[in-house]
Amino acid sequence: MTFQALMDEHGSIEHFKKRAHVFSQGAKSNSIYLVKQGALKAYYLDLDGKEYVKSLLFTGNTIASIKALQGDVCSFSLICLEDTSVYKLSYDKIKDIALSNLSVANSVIDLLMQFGIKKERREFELLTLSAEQRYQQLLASTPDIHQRVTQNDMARYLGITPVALSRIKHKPSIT
Amino acid sequence: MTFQALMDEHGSIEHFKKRAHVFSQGAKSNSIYLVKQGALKAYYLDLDGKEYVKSLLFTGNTIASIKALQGDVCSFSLICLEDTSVYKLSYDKIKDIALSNLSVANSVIDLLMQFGIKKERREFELLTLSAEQRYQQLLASTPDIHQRVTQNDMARYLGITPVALSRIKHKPSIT
DNA sequence: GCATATCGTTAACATAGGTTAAAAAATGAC
DNA sequence: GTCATTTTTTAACCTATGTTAACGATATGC
Repeated sequence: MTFQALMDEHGSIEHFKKRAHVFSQGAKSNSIYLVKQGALKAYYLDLDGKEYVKSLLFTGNTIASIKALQGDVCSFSLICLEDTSVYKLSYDKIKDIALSNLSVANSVIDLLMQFGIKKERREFELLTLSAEQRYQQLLASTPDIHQRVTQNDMARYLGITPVALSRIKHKPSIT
Repeated sequence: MTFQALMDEHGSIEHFKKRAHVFSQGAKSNSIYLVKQGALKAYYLDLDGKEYVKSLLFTGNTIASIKALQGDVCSFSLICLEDTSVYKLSYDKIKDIALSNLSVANSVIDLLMQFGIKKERREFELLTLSAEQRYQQLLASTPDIHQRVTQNDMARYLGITPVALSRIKHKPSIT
């Protein structure tokens, strides 16, 4: 069973307007979300109010605060960059179903593996690539990114300031 | 069932000398390892031969190349920094057991959640903290790190050069 | 449609970290 | 213990990115 099928069968659908929060840093939220349509930004705010973009999410992407799934509070906030629809399913319910349904249990394991691969790629990029290389990767993986995400959010996703991203974009290329 | 219990019951134990590789980037390896005793370094080599340290591992830590578990080749190498003993268990075997044993299936899910939390912390640190802050965090989380890992390896784990780490260490503090 | 806030660009300057190289210190092999 | 190797430190210089600020271009709210 795919995660999409699991959502179709057991999840609910929620609609959010642009700029609406799906959940907020510091709050509880034990659901897993699958983006049906739209764009979202997962971000941290530090003590000084500085923002860091953890992920940018589009149709088909899955997200949850893994710490919140385990009873802690969300370590980040999730906000819509466009009018957005998501499938929502509580982790408790998934575990319930998994207890009696091997196919669902395997789909949870599969989902977690996919999550792990994604995190590992992000870790790899942050550890080994320059900001410019990360920008190229982002463009390659999401060609319409400029149409959907502001440069501010893109820069904070790349781990640099908007000013630095503007410089990289306009850098005279030696190609 | 804890992962440790799973290893005790179904895993094997392997011993490695300091500097021995447990597995190598580009090779196949579909096992999960739990460190019984010792210290290891997981690292990437890029095309220029430059090294990046993905993780430093000690007693009780778990590691596998998640991509290799799914049939791909290892995206990194694992080498011993001390004489080391590990528990080893193939992911295929774990899945087999999980099929008929709910408790094991849940322990796999638990393990993957722990893995996710760890990756999320690392991502957070790389995205939001300065090299100096990451060094402080590392010292706090592993106080005996200097006794067990060279500054070279520590620096490459932090995402900076050994020269930069030496500077940070000896920086006149304004405390 | 106007007023306002946000966004992207540019410039000047500050700082963290990279690079290279050389010497000092520590470690390991015999 | 001595010699060779590896690790750490230090210095000089370079580059990428941060910071602040100003300005024009867009987008948004009313």
